[in-house]
Amino acid sequence: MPVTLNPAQNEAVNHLRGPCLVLAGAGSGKTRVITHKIARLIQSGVEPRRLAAITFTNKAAAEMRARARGLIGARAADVLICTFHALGVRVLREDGAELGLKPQFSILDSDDTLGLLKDCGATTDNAVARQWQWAISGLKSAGLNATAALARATSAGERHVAQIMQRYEERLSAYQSVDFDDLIALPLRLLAQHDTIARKWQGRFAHVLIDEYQDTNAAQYELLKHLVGRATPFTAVGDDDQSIYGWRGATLDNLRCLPVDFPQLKVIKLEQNYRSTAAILEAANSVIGHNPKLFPKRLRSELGAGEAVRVLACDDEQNEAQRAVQRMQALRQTSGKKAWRDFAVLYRANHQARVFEQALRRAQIPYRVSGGQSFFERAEIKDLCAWLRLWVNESDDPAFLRAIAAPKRGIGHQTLARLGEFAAQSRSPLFHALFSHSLDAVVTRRAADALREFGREVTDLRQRAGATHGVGAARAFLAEWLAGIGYEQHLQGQAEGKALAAARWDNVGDFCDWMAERCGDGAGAPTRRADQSLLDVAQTIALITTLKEREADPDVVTLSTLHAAKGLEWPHVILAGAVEGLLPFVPEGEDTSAATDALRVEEERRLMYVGITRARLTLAVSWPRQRKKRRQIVTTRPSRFIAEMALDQAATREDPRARLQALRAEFARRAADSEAPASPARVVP
DNA sequence: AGTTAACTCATTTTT
DNA sequence: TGAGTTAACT
Repeated sequence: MPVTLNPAQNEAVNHLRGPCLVLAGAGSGKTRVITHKIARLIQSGVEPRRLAAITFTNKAAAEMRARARGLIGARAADVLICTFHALGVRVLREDGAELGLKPQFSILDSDDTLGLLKDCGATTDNAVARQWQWAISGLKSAGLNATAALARATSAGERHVAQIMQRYEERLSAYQSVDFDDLIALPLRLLAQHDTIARKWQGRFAHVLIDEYQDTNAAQYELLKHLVGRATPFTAVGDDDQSIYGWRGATLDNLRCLPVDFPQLKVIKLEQNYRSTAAILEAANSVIGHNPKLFPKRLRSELGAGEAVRVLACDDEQNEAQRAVQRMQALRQTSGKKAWRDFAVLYRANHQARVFEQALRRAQIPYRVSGGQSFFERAEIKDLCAWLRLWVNESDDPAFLRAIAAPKRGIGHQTLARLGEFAAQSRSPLFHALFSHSLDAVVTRRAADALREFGREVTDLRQRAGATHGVGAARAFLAEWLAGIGYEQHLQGQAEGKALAAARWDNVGDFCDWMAERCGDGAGAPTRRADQSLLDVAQTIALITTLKEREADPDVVTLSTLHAAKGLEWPHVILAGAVEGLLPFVPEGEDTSAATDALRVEEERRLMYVGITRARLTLAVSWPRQRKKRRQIVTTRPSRFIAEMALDQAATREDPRARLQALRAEFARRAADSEAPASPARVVP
């Protein structure tokens, strides 16, 4: 990337006054434009605290913050750089009272809400509850609440979902809790219905920047519009060709609407790519050229032609993995550099990773599979979070139920069911019901004592947590708490094996360290976190998904889904499993109307485009001639996207050179295996 | 209450 | 193929 901005980037950075849409092709330096624009705005006299940069993920926000700091130093700390949802939390903490929401409301994650939905719909079936969850999330992201959904329902099924949604909303509000979608939907309602609040927020920001604009859903767009009002200039940065989240509500309509809703909109295209060779961009351009164009773009390279894109036709999935391994080994030999982190294997669906994992393990190549369970989704961490949530918010019944069972304290389902009934009758939270004198009438003496004991414990801990400041004190407090409730013994008693219990306990340790650090040093250092109490920290945990990387990225091959690969890049990419049915993906139960089908394929094509544009120097697209589907082996057809790459015929045909290369690689590998320092197996064509 | 045995069913995932 | 969950035991 050059030191100076190119003309298009410059134009985007310097368009300060009005609404601006930056169509940033893959690898065209979009984060650079956003950070430079922040710097430019500050230079032009805007106070840092009056700038907001909104992203979709914590990771993107963290990267943006780091880059901004690199550019403008300490002033970056005053710029609001956060996710859409974190912004929603701010709005609700400040103005949620208007909706009956106390500032200490809880944020429920999808596990919690799934349980809640099972309650509301009286089912134990996960799949059914998940469908409701999906449907309700869709309604909320479209900007509808239960009442609106009910009014709009046209079938019995839709009415049913709307009714469950109604109950669900009532429960959430009784718990003083919100779900993730509420973090958009409720602020939107606030700004849309309360003029004074809307004006307050509109006055707060002098410029709003939005990253990955193509990923916004209807509710987010509405929220954005209310946030900027008529006067606040904004910069939306995105790429219609990289819109791959339609299935979770993102809509390109938001891009189509923008020039209509904001007639003075300045549209700037970034087409200069700084990442990939011309050969790779050629393939990318030709694939995406098969989609109808919203804003036509054509990426240009400045890195020279580069190696031709390879197509590997493989016997089956095992062979595909094997050849991927051989290719990586061969490339590593010839490139002279010895970094496994230069390689990525990308695929459509998670389960495809397995074959590659096996092959890599056999070849003793280190790898990492992207995704998987995040730290904060682990049972032990969620247990502890439940306690924290309960300290913050007494009305949080889901947290109450989880905390009271972690560890187990001889309170069974019976007791909890009775307590629940009792609480429901008096319309009070479980935690309050605990202290009622009439409790003894509904549960046994023993149970009542155990419940009250739990209540005392929580009350006591909450008070002490609120008074705990500083890293050292927080750490000591957390350790004492865990010892007090006997959490380590609880883990060991779970009969999952000693090693697992130890691993879980390690996680608990990490979690405590992390919490303690966030409490600041208590010495009044001028960092933002210095004056947070443990309870302050506890409130936002649900939004945090990743712990700071423990070790700086180790030297490993990446296995990743195409979705998870967005925004990343590698020198060498292998795009695997390019067969019809998988990429483009065709779901099993085929209720295929031609129209939705076409839209689906367009999104799959964008996914292919995202995959291709992750590669910097070399790209191979592989496909197995047969694959296992369900239990039988089926012959496949190569993905239509392979033909659409419009490669040189030589690359597409089963190419003797490819075979030869595989043989050479195999030879090189064996040589490397057998003798340690054997002459550095140079492979010459 | 806790553990095993059978059974089902398979995109993509962030907050 | 395997994971994850339910149902039926002990």
